[in-house]
Amino acid sequence: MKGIRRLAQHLDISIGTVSRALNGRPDVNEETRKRVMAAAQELGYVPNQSGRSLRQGTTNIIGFMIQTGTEITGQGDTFFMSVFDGVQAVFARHKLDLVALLCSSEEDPSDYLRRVVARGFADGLILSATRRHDPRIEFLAERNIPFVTLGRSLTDAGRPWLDLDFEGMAQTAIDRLVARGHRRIAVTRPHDDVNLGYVFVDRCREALAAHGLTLDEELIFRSTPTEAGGYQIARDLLALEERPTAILLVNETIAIGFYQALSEAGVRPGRDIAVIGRYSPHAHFLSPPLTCFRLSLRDLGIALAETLLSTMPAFKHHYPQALVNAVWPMELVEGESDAFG
Amino acid sequence: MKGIRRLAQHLDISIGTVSRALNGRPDVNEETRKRVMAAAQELGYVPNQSGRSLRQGTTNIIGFMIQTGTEITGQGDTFFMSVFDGVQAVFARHKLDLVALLCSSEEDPSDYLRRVVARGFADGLILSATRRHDPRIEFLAERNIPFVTLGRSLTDAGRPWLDLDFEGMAQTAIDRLVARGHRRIAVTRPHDDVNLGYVFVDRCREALAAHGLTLDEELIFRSTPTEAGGYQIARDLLALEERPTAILLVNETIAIGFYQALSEAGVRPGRDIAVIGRYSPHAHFLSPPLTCFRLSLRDLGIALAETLLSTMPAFKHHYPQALVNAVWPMELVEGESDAFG
DNA sequence: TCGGCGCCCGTAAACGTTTACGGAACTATG
DNA sequence: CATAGTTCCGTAAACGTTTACGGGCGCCGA
Repeated sequence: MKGIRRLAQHLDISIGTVSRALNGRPDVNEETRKRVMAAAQELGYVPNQSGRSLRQGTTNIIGFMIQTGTEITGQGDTFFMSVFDGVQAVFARHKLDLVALLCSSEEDPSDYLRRVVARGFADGLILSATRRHDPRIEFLAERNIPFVTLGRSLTDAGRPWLDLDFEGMAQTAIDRLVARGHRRIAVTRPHDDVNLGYVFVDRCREALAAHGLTLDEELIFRSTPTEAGGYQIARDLLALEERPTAILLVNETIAIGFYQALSEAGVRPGRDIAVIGRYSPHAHFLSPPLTCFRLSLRDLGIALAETLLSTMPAFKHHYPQALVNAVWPMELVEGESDAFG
Repeated sequence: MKGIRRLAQHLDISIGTVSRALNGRPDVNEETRKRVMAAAQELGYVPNQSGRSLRQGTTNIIGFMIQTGTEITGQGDTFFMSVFDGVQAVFARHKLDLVALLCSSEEDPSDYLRRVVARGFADGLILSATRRHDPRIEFLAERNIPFVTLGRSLTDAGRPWLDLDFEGMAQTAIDRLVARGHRRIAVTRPHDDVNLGYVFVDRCREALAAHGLTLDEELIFRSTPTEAGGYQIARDLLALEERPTAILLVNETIAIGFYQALSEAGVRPGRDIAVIGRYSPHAHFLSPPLTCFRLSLRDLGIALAETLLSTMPAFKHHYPQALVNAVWPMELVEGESDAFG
């Protein structure tokens, strides 16, 4: 005898009552509920997930899908850990569990979703590493599986998404650099599969145009979002006939490699070239400290969770005011890498 | 009509046959199997996870438990991503799915396990951030849930575990430094909750003793495994009356902060002090490049997966020779940070 | 006394699978 | 032709829950 039946037998009451007691139903005597709770504790009873979700059609599990192995987003080393923490802070209030769904680099993300989600694994999804054309969105939408994406795509019209405010970053950074006299400004852009690239570069162009400046095509640097990529960017930049006087690094991870290549060439950020990047835990520990855009990843996680729940009927009423399509602001942290002259 | 029943109705055969066909049972006509497969594909049928695992008592899911928010091990996103990739490479062959079980920093890890695992969520577990005294081990052992831990603890006697070869690292590094003339060598150690700290420092002490040297207590530095922690270590080190001529950094993340504090004081690794650390993607991009111990995280993941499967009856015969208690070797990557004089 | 009502509880169906069992149709063997 | 064996398929039970339904019991007011 196992499970709830064992508990019922032990208490000499019916399994129905046990279930009701455990689930906080009103139609059970307060006295019996106490006894049931105590016995459950004593026997270490935990309801079987499969049985419960088979009956209820719900799992109380939310999946955060991330892709292992690949390097396309260029998020720093603590990025996901921090976001997870924020998401969980919200989910804990609703007895929801967060698990990370790990899609192998060897498997197509859409196939993965089909396998693992269509079989009723999670009640809702958070998608990261959103691609410019992302078939996962359509897949989930037509199946009515609640989801929210971290990152914009071209196919997310009407779907809930959150993203970092890369336009704000572009605008602020460009304005700041131009105000300090820079006229020739370089930018980096991530992989073409990521919509962010277009959004960011376009906004940089606009911001420059507002000052009567143009974005030289040779000043748009692509690379893998890794330390080595940053190194390569600096090498390419230094090799230019006409060097820029400033650069905007859109990824977190590339700053170290970028700094190193400059250092080898005797070029110093903040003196010979202005550098603005993205915050990461080591941004302050570079020489000179990196001027960068920072955001609270935990708060971003909280917002993601609330956005997701606001699309789920069972939780909707708790989050009527949640953001559905929004960019998450970043603040500028002053370092010394963009001092100049 | 939903699920397998719908498929059966559509094909006008019984659900039993459909199930057998999909699961590759021998007692089904090859012709019918083709039809079933085709129809499943066409209708986008995917077996319901709950129904299947309720019946089978197995989920085909392996959980990799990690703790979010907290900073105790100093392992970041890229560490786990790489390990995951290796684990998945093995699991893919057995139609097992890997998910990361995210334990919030606000919840006790043991409580978390009780909640999420005792309810039959996963067939097996990989535990990370193993503590010196880790009640999770006993919990899983007495429930006969297959598991393997990444990291040793005091309570894992007879349990399967894998760990990095910190003894080998200590031995190699100490021997190397002593051979180069160092007599006063500092080491770092992680949080006391992590067994690694004892293992590593003890071995350092032994290795030094073999050369007739002792490990001065004031040369054992503790800190959080973060950039800021590394910074603090360097400050403390520099403030000593009698500075060491070499230091061994046992965590990955602290090197940057350590370098920065040295730099601010005009002390250069490889010239004024020898530094040996752990590999991370930015180790080569420090100035000077860090001499460090590296390992293949993907291979470590593969070994973890094989070790776990070798303890699971259903897969045991595939991995008769798997490591059960083993340390994973690290290789020394020559940088310039331990050149001296 | 009797009907109605509220409180609490037991019964049993249902969720979507897998699989043991049995049987029908066919083949091979003597 | 009888029998045994093989191949394939349908039936139904079982996995562990939740929950709709109905009923027993005590209480209250008429």
